[in-house]
Amino acid sequence: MRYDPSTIEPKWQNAWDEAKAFKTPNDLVTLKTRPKFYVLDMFPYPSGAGLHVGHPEGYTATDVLARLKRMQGHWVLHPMGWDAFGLPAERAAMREGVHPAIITKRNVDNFRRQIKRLGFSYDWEREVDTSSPDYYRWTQWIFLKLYDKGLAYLAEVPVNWCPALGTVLANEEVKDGKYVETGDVVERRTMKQWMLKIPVYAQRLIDDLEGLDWPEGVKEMQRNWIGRSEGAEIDFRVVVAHDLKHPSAQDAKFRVFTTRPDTLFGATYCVLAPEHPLVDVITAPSHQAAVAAYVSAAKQKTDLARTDLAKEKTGVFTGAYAVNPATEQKIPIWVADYVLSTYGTGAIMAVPGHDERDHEFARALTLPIVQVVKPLEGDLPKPVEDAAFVEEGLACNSGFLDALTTAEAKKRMIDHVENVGWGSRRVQYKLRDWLFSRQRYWGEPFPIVHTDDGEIVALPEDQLPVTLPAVDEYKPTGDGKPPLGRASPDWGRVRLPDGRMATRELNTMPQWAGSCWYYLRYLDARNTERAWDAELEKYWMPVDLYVGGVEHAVLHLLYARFWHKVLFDCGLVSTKEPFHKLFNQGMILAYSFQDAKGKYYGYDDVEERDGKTFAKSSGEELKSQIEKMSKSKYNVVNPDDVIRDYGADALRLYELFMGPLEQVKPWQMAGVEGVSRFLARTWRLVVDEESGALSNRVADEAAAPDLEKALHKTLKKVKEDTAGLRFNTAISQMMSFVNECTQAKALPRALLKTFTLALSPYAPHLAEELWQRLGGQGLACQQPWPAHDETLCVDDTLTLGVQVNGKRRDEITVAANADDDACKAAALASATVQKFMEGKPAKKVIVVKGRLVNIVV
RNA sequence: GCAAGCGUGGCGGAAUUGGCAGACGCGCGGGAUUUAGAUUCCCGUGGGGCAACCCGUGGGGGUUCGAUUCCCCCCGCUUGCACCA
Repeated sequence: MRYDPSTIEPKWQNAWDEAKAFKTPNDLVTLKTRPKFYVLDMFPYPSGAGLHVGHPEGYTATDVLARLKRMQGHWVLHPMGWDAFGLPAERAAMREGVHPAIITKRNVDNFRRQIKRLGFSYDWEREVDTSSPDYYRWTQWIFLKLYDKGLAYLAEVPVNWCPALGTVLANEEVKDGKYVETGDVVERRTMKQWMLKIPVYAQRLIDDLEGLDWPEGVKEMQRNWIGRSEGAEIDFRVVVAHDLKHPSAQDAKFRVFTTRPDTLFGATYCVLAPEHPLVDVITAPSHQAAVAAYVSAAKQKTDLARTDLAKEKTGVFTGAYAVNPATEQKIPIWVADYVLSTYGTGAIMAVPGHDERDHEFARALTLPIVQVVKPLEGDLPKPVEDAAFVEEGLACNSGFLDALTTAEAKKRMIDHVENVGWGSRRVQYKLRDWLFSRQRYWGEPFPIVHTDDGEIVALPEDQLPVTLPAVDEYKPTGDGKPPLGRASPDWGRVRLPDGRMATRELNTMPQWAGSCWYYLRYLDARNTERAWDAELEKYWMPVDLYVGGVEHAVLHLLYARFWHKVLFDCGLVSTKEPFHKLFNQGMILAYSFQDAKGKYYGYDDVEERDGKTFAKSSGEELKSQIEKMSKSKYNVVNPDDVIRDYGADALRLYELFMGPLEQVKPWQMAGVEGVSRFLARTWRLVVDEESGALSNRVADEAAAPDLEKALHKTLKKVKEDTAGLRFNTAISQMMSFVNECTQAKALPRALLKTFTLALSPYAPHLAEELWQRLGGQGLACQQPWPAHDETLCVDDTLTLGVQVNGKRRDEITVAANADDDACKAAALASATVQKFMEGKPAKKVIVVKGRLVNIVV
């Protein structure tokens, strides 16, 4: 009877289901008897394409750890759910003429089926679906909390409008003027939209990163995104030089933000962003036409064009001047699109001597450049006319700042600015309000109505959920309202308790909303009274380990942290931060094959000979490369196929054996075969393939000392490496152990049983089967983790390398407790060593305990 | 351009308070079992050399008795950010 995962695996999956082996209790009395461990996967968006082998990488890692922790006596919270709202389902709905809920259910069913086949120990009774009214009721409830705290508001703002998607997007979703997911171009439009005041939390979002066990890179990305900078805001008075004075230009002033107030004496001109409100006001009549043309051209450019064309700096003079408060000189005011309307005050003081962008602009438009900072020592590498000196140094040509270091000068200038009333110190963040509404159907409706007399009213909690209405089409209405505008008045029109009539908000929330708090819903997923129980929250939070892709480093993780902090301020959660430890698994890539014309071939259409790949159809040799899995490249590996051919245990094992979890690595089917062989070899330790009975090598006797030691070393390494997320080395240790067993004459039953338990987090199906065949009681996954005996993990004798002048020449075997002198003597006694010493006396002998002896002659 | 990370056999990778480079797996070679193939088991497998030996962790330099590991310079790849004043 061969190892046959296709019969073993369903058998044990059913057994686990029947025993409710992974159900986590929900009553606190029981929970409080054990320590907790909350291990969370980033839940997937259930796409129509189904799972590929990249998805289960992180899921396998968390599952192995969850199973270990359970065996070590923890209550483990290990749930799975679906980030089910989103655009692809809505688009499929349009194509197929089917409701997105039906498409979503179809996809979720497929995802669940695929995930279940891997034998993960999720507590399926806690499954959540962000698109279910039972769930989004609470998403709306949290929105009301944000609204009550004044953190959500409706405003007419410039937004990122994506014509291809027919919706607006958040700043975080746009890069280089394109939607990060699809590359569709985004343009700027002014629209009335819901915004969330995430910058209110900017400082806390930076500060609280401190205590988190997250990859340093992700923390850094968040810090950069939030983008804190310290400096000052300084007012510049406008001098109107032209005759025809705009009435309000008379005493106009504008405010600039600078991080280098120490260079104020070097500000030789100012720049306003094209969108700056003062542009119209101060422009001289003679410059009106040029400025208007420039401004409208800038406004029409997409963000992409604006950043792309930024290589050549452009701008126009307004004809107006401002007074530099430090020098009291008149300096020209320009309009240029290198100044962003969305950052700071939308206006800058330009210091071309010490800022590269200003320098570039000044050179392009021949504006004066003066030096106000000099190096701490020596001369400028290049005169300021040729290159901006952006480093810190000593102030010069700067009146009362002269000879101060940059840091001192900044401080002195800010004090001065505040004392004389030019402005004030200021901390500025790049993080801007989060654009929180979308013109889509398949998302959470806002619990908001607009009364006919123009008031915005938040619905009371007892009216939740506001469910999605039926609509005839998932398209905007003829008059440009979002799809919810198609709903019948039964849904769209509401009578308020005070008798006023109101219209429902027609925007929906972005996909991020549901994922901002799903980790909290898992705590108490079936609670119909509350989003979660406060005591359960205190028990389980924070998440001990959160595993997912690095692509969420800024978006999801920043949004979720923000919501969590709001909930914390509302007294609804007990921790400042939701995710204590974060781990990013590396992407799994795959080989793809292309012919000379660039056409891709799937795995079924190629064959390998002598390490080269050929197209089956034409026999043409193909070029192979490692790429991201993608449908268009025909290199997607489907876990269903892997399970069919090798079983779920082999798939699980290979996912982790490939290499370090955090690393990007290519899928190699031959590697799956390798781990599958390991499992079959393990099977044969226990089962006689001929008869199907227990192997006759299995004996009820004590283990040979060496084998016993190997077992305990394995228990130790598997435990430590698993807890440290070094799954690949834990597996290689088990492979070595099985290899040793394969060569042993007798295999004690107790030893095999113990090993089976160590294997069970990794290959749970095979482990259950072997555990049962070896006479184990109950389920292997519910046994306590076998403790190793530390004394059996050390060897009696050690093999030391012996070096002469740092080169390895021989090895010696010494007792484990041999002292340095004994090691030295043994090394010097070696004939080979003596040969290499060439009769010279040893100048120095270095003994490294348990490692080597180095003789220097 | 700026920042971070990485670079080890034919391939995935192992080894870090500086101490035997290449664990484990794939692939490959040889042998045993088999009518044969598949499977399985055993042996070998960084490169060069008949050998003694020599060389070897992207390249160059340095510190050290000893460097894949630490320092400096360079090359290559990956990721993030990119007019944020």
